[in-house]
Amino acid sequence: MKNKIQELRQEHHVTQAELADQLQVSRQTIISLERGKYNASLMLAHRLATYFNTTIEDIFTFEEE
Amino acid sequence: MKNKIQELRQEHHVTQAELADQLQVSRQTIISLERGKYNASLMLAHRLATYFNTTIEDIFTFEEE
DNA sequence: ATGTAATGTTAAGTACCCTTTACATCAAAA
DNA sequence: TTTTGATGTAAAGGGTACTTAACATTACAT
Repeated sequence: MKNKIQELRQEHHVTQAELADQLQVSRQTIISLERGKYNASLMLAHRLATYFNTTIEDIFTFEEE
Repeated sequence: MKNKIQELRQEHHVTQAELADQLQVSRQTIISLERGKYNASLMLAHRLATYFNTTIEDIFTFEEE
């Protein structure tokens, strides 16, 4: 599973720390998601979609395992 | 977080065991999701959406904590 | 050259997703 | 009444999402 978090974050001109604050998660969580260390929970995926004003399906691509 | 899994499953006329097989999870997982014991992972949410031919946002409602 | 902001790594701990196994309940069919 | 299918509960274990903390790297400003 891949995601566009870094891309979307940079388009929105926010730092990892700012995004983490907005989503109420740790900065480490944002780093790990952007670097593909693990997948977001459904709840966090939803908060990301809301923050970036898009859909979960747009942020995440589920193709490969 | 709520979900429409049971509702969608019944509309599709499949048992919990059949749905579990189709999604490659245990029957226990389907039961727990339907009964609200915990939330699906993002990957499972995606498989559910694909199976029911809809979107993650349609199956899950994120309103309340 | 030094300081600062942004990003990154590693590690240890907690909570939750999902599994397997075993058993209980209920309705409908035999 | 007994059997069967569908649904449910409980518990123990593995893997993963997320946390906090401490420290490293890079780039840019002073």
